[in-house]
Amino acid sequence: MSELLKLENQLCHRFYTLSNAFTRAYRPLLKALDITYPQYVTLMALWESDNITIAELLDRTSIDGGAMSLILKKLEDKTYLRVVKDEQDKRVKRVCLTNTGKQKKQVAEDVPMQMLCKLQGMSREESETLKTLLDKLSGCFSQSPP
Amino acid sequence: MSELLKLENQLCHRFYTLSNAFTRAYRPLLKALDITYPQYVTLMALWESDNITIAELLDRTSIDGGAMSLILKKLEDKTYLRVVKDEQDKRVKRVCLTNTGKQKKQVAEDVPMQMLCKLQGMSREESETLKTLLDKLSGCFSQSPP
DNA sequence: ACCAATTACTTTGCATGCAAAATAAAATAA
DNA sequence: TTATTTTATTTTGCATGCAAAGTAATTGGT
Repeated sequence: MSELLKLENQLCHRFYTLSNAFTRAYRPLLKALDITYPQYVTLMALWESDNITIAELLDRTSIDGGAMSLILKKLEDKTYLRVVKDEQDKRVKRVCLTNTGKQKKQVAEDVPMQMLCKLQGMSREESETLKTLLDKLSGCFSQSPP
Repeated sequence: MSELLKLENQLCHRFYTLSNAFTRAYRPLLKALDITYPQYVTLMALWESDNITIAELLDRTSIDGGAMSLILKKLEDKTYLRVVKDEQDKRVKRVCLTNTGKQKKQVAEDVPMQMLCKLQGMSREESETLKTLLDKLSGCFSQSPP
């Protein structure tokens, strides 16, 4: 049995498992906001910089374009944001938080700390090392897309 | 602006991004096998130990039960495996690789190395450190599921 | 100015991930 | 033994992720 094919030796499977675990762990925390994890990511991007292009939003969140179309519709239905056509370039659409959407940020402020509580056992140091290695790994992918 | 809410400070977003990046990176490598990434994970588990229960398969792969039902149907349609009822306990079903499925392992042997090539830039040491930290993080989740 | 690329988004079709409900069969309790 | 509970799997409904096709508007080249 080649070691390389064993599931326990796969880096990818750890990411698969952990990414799903994060999504599940966020669900109860995001219930108060009535949003899903990708919607949360979208709002985080907007709370940082509002009134941005959909293309910018895609770039910052790494969410799929097709998925983003639906996500924006849902967040618009919840009146958290509005999508408006750009006057200069009519191909472009801009995403703007509503007052409701801006206010939700107050509620969201608590979410990161709640998540950190779930991750007791990881020291801040380990967490930083992990982030550094993850960013390095990301670099590998962005250098060889095909 | 609270630092904790910034997207770049989120561990979760890195996992979200990287997990998707892995899935995309595997797609071309798995094309020769005509399978998706979750189907690949399922087969890896079976190549390690065949003729196991669906429950065991779920446990080892961490794939969702509902999704696994569909995955097994598709892999059965491709004649890579068969799902048979257990005689002792009729609730249980066992998954068995066909000869075709067993032979596909030869083709799959090349996949891990091809993926490693895409990850040039990560030293083996960094990779091991990363795995260790990821496993520790997994432990955090398994200790506080609710 | 005119037509061919390019750009910004949306839509479509397929494959999960997830929670919850539904089934069927075995194990337990009364 | 019969009724209740637990276990193993499937089904259902909703929300993405992804590739590819489709639209509309802008740019570029000639």
